[in-house]
Amino acid sequence: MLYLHSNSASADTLEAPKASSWRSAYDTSPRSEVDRVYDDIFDAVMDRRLLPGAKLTEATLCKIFSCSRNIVRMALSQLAHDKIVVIEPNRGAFVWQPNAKETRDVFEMRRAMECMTLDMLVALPDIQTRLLPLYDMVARERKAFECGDRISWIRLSNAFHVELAHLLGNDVLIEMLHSLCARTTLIIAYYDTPGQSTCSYLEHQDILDRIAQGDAAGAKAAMHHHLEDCEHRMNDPEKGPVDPWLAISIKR
Amino acid sequence: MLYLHSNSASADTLEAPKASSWRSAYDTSPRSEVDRVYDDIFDAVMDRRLLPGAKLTEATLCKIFSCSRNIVRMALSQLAHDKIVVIEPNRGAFVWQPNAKETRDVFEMRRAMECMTLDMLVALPDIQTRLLPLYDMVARERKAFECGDRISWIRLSNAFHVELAHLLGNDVLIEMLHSLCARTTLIIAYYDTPGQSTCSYLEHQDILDRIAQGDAAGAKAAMHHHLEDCEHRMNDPEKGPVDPWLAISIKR
DNA sequence: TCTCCAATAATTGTCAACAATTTATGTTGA
DNA sequence: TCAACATAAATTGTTGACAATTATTGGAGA
Repeated sequence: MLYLHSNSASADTLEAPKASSWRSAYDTSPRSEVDRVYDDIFDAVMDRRLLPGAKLTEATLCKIFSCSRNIVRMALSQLAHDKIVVIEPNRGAFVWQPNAKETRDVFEMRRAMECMTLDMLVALPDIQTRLLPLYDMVARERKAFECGDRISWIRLSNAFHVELAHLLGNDVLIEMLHSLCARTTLIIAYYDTPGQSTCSYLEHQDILDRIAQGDAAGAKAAMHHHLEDCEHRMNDPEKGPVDPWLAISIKR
Repeated sequence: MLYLHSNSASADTLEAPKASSWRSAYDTSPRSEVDRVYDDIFDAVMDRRLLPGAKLTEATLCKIFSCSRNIVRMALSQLAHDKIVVIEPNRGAFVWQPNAKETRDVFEMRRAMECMTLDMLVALPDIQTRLLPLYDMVARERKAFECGDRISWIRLSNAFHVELAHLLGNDVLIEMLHSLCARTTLIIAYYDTPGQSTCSYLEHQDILDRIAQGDAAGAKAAMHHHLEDCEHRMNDPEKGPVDPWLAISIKR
């Protein structure tokens, strides 16, 4: 039985934001049943409770969420639109298994867009003040890493990048980076060698420092390196996932 | 009665690509019923047969597409995910009415991302050759404009920007620009003064020339100006749509 | 022992019906 | 004449059932 519900997880002790809770705090629109299912599956994928290639059988999800198949199908089709799952007609929904090309494209866009973001950030007048919450976030990220709280660490690590976009206040950019970070998490879950996690909070801190100093070029170089490092840590996506079980057993 | 089906329109004489037909030609995945409804509504919005604020009643769409409400709801929820329509709980789906903030955000991102694209384009080795289809596209755009074929003109005008991204071969970028262009079309439909259409194909041609010459700065300046011009042509989004009927009668 | 094929089981695609909510209409009273 | 309220109509949210497709199982024949 899949363990999907995340409310009871001990991962929230550090108050790491869920991956799905990135929307504006002012968004007062009521969350529908579909949104609930969408968010829970999304979080499960981000937290790696659901791994790439996993089959998402509608009937199973109905039981988990105590709802009808229609709700599940709606949520799945939206997840497919966001490239979190892939729907194969008449075969069902599977957690996205990024291939080499997709991996390259996502990382290339992350580098391009995040460097672009940095350029816009250093141009802000009161950037130093606005950076303070980010420093706090990095501190929590470090704490999560040291505690071995992997789920909180992943969440905070992603949130860092989205939060940088938040400082610019452009909702379109925020959404784009959110989507890119989510897909990156999936890529890492599929390709990265487990255990070999570098402590990215140091690099995050470095990037913040350079922004605060108004050093656009330095910040961009650091970000570029940070992301390139992450991409290269993938074990040659051409050869498929590291963990052979991912390729064999999950997708039935 | 809404006139939605676009197959019979005379707009296709110039072979302008439909707004929804931007996907890779290699995408062989079978289009489902939901995709058909999604694409047709999408095209109707892009062609301005459906204007911002229009109520999309599920039962009406069922009759138009001869399908069940389930299909329609699925398509609408995906259109909502792409910010083409807005779903108000228990009230229904409406074609998106962009506000001033959203308009600003979309244009800001278009400027940033398209300039970024140009930077990457001039770095390509064989850019001159690859630009040829684009020149052809601009020629057709000019023809459509001179014929007064507004629908083809809008389609080709958008396709130009997406096609530039296509040259880079990054599917993530392509999708982002497609989404941004679609939203821009909606913004223009809502705010722009009709009749006051500048002949953008000249500016498109100019941008191509500068890329071909390897003049990144010049191309970016032209693109920046092109988009800023377009944004400023909006009649002060703070004051709502130009055509008062849009604000009053459509949204019931 | 292996491949091919048929029968069965499981899963997805589609639809129509019912419940909940919102919108429109008509009436009353000041 | 207008606002407030009650009633009726229209629309959306949700569910379960049936048809179509795919996956699995088991057995026959080489």
